[in-house]
Amino acid sequence: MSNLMSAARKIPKDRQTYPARMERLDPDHAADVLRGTSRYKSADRAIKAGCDLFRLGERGEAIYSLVDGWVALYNLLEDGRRQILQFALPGAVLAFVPTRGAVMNYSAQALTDGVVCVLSHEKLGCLARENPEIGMQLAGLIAQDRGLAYEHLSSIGRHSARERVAHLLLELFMRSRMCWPGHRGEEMHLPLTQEHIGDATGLTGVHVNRVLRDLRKEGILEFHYRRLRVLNPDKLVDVAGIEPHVALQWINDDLSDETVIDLRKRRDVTTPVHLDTIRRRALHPTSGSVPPPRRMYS
Amino acid sequence: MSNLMSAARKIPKDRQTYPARMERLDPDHAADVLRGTSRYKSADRAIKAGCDLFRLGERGEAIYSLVDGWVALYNLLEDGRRQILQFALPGAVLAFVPTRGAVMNYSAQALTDGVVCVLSHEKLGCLARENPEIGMQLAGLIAQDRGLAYEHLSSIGRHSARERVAHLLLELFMRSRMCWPGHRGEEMHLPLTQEHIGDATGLTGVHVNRVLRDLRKEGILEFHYRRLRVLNPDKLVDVAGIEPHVALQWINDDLSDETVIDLRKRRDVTTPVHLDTIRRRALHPTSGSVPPPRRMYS
DNA sequence: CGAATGCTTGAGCTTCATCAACTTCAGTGG
DNA sequence: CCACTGAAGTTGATGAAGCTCAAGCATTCG
Repeated sequence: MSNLMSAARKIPKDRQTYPARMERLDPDHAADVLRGTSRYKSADRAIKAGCDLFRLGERGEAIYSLVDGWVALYNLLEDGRRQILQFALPGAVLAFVPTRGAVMNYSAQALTDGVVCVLSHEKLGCLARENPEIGMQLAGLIAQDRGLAYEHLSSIGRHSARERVAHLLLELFMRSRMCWPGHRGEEMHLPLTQEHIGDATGLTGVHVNRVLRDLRKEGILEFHYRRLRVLNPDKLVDVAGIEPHVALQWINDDLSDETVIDLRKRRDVTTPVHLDTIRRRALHPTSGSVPPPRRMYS
Repeated sequence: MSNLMSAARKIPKDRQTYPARMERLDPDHAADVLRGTSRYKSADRAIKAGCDLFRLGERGEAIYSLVDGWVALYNLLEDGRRQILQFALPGAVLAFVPTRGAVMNYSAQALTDGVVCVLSHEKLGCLARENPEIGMQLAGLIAQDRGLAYEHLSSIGRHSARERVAHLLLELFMRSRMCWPGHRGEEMHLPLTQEHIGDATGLTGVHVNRVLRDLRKEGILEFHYRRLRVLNPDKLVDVAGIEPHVALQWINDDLSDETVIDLRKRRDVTTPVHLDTIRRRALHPTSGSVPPPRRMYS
């Protein structure tokens, strides 16, 4: 797999074809710099599944670069209800606060065992002085988070339970594939309970269960005890009601790793899940006809 | 009013008491730098109510610093439904994309006439080279947006219609007061329709209307044709089910303008809306007893 | 193997959406 | 100043989507 990757990275023509590609790597590069630099300046810290990495109300004294594992950012209400705000995958930067000394306004819990590397604000300051572009790259990373949050807002605010669950699972499937390019099967490990899915989509675990039953009966996917199998990705895209721009975003992300090679030249080998549906729709949205908006905006 | 402000700014003791205060100004400072610098490098651009500032799918070639007016960031679904992601007030930075050349994945519409100043990516690059700290400050601004988005996620995902509407109106009330410190009455201009409120809270305009009727009947607030009157802020805080940390965030924001003086020394004069309820609860949360969480987190 | 956690299903109920008719308000031009 | 017009607000009736409670089953892990 790694020879494929390096092969892809050696071809400058691809970078010409997809100009966003090099630049897209900037935020990742930022994560690399944070990780790499702190690797000899700070200690990596192992985290155990179920433990809180930090909690709402604590002062943000350091940022964490997630090296390995899944982490959920969440918010607990007084009555015990929970809203999951984001699932963080390796490469994510956690616990960045808008201003030094501000308190965190959400908590973070490890869903699996994992590793973070810790970078205190002092060291972050030094690092930023040494290579000044890191501030802007960090801004890019956070803007990505904001984009995901906006996407989830649209999902929770304006979609049915069916669409929300399909959307979330598709998103996690795609993001995890980007994160671990080695895993290309229809099946993946998704370290969530149905309750997690409910807390992320604004539903109850019970209702998530019913939605999943329906999706299973229709042969679209199976989710059972932390294993997700996507049986019919095209149909899943349909059900999720993916917006063209969201798809485009995912595809661009996808184009910037070796998948572009994988799909073009070796489509037959290890890619049972075709991205073609998403790609086609994103580039030729809605088969040509755009329905008129519901309202006139004065 | 401005003499009050400068009086507040001259007292170093206050800065000792609230250490977050100076630092909190950093993001605002960033906005000032963007605005000030571009004021002589780029032209300010007037925007008219109802016009789109930019649309989903366009390439983000420049960022905008909102100088005056209200702007709504929103997302339109294929079937015409709309989700409002954020209400932007003066000082906000709009259209920042994670990577150069990326497309916007939401749209922005002016709710009132206003002014933005435009800063192309090239000029942003120059500016960032001249004063490197601006990248980190921009990151802070965007992290604030992300925080608001997370708050809205919790609201839409886990609160009743009543709570959502109360929460949104309270948030807008507080933010607009921070933005225009001169306005201290119970009444304010809120350039929204009930449909806007619905689109921001994931409800229908019709249902928002019913919620507003109830709140009016209970003497909590009135919202009618773009005028909001908060009659009973304490009760509104109750209904909104504000989390202590959210309140704390708002208070800290509030402490960094002259309100701290206003409330401490001149409580009786021009402050019909008391922040005491919020402050008390934030500092002594839930009268001392924290209800146990619903679940054990394995 | 047993306990704990997570999943599954049903019945009844609440909240909010939908549809439709009607009223109020703000801005426009006579 | 008034009448007109279109946008926004108001209200009722009806139904569907999703929640709650409750009981039982499956899976994992120690």
